[in-house]
Amino acid sequence: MELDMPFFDELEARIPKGKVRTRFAPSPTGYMHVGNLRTALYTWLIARHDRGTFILRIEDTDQGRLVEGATDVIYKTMRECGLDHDEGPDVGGPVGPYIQSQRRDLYGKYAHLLVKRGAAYYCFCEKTEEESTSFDRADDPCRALPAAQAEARVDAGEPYVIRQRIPHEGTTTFHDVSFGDITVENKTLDDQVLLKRDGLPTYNFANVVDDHLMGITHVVRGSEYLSSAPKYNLLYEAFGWEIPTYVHCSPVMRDAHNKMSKRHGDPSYEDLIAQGYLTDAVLNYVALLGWAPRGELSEKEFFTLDELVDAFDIAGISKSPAIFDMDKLTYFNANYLRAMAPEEFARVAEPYIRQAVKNPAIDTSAVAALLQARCEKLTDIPEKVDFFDALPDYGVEFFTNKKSKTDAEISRRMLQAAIPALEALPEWTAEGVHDALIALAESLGVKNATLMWPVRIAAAGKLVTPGGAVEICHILGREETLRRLRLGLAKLEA
RNA sequence: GGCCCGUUGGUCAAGUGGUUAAGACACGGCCCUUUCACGGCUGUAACAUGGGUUCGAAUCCCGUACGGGUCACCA
Repeated sequence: MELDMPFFDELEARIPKGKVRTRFAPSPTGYMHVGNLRTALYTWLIARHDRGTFILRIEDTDQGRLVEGATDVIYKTMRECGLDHDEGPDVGGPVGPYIQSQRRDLYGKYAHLLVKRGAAYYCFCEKTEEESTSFDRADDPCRALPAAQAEARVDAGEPYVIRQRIPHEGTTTFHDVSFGDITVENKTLDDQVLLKRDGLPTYNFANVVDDHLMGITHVVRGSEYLSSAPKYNLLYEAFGWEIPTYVHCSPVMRDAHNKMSKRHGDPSYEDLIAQGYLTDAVLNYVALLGWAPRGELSEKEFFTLDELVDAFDIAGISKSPAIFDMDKLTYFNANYLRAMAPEEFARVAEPYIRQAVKNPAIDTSAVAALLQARCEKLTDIPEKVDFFDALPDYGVEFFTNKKSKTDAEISRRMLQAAIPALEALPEWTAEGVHDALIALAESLGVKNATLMWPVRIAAAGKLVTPGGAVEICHILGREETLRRLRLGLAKLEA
């Protein structure tokens, strides 16, 4: 088997130098879980913070796990989140292709290069599952096979894998930005498969080759890969390549013991959006799960993406796992909702209001104005505004409220007075309703709440409503308001 | 089990040998108020543990405990 040296040289020549280059390299499973999103975010932030290049690469070397439409989920999520990539399958770039299955023969060539250099060997063993667990890798007979003999068997068409030849002696040290130097004894490392029987590379091998060939300077990945990092170093050394900066991130947990996972029913990015969360809020919260700004910014917690680009530094990444707290996400979401321009909030809230309020006479932007400070997520909306469409069947006990100093009897008097006052209003504006009721309360010699409470209860039929009596009456309109107040009065007189 | 990593309130976390050990969520109380919210104020609550090193350790070292990761021709 001859090595194609010009092939390697051409690939090497394409590698961009001198700028930070990071990559997000998901395997297309059709599901963007929160931990993945966070890794993508951090990776993107490292590149953007340094005005570097961000690359999207699809790792689909496992033929058994291909999922229809999975890459679309990735593109869509990245786009929605504003994590734009400079190079990738869809936009191309100098070191493509960016889909591993399209780089297939390249890995084989590099694996054979390693064999030639003695850092890897052909292995012809076929082991059952039980055998492979008890099999002592150090005793693999193929490891000691003379090169000529092994090559002869390969040439004869015998199936094989290529394994990394790990030294039995000595130690290997690698450096991680957040975990520091980690040293392991080589004898604890196994001769991992680099090239599978089907000719495709394993994840670990494809990663090393691609990260090098794509000029990746910072490798950001989950801490589950920490223990394979020494083997990476050995590979880089065998190739004579420069080792990138490793940034391992601890997992996002669902509780103290388990990672967030699809299997446990934990929400993906898409699920969170469907649950009424805003993309910006999710990103902001996720950024802070496992990273905190240092120094003066350490008390800041609301960040736009641009602010994150400025503030993000690798040193702030935490080593320990973080538990995903839905309550805190909800808090962030509520804040983002409140910070929106009223028109923008009205726009996003409209479909949720219309889920419950079909009556076209109801002004959804007026309803939205009441809702903006009162909902934590968009999905809270429908149940809060359903009374605008249909007056709920409520009991007279609703009219009793200690704080407002009302009971059924007082409420009856209040409604008796309020109905003619509102009937007499020349114009049905919020100000008009407000002024009339305030004036009425004063002339009756009661506190505002004593009058407002029964009006609100009669108008809405609910104890808790977004907005007060004035806003609700105004939105309902004169006719509907009076109809409801008379209905309330009738209840009290019965 | 071997190897590797981690451990500050219930949760997210600041902190890099000297602090009354920040801040946020959640929870409780108070204020505001036209219900509920929003907002403001306030309270409860933490350095896993035992040894060192040091005048002085949340911070440095060693052990222990507890958690997590990994040990695939999966990523």
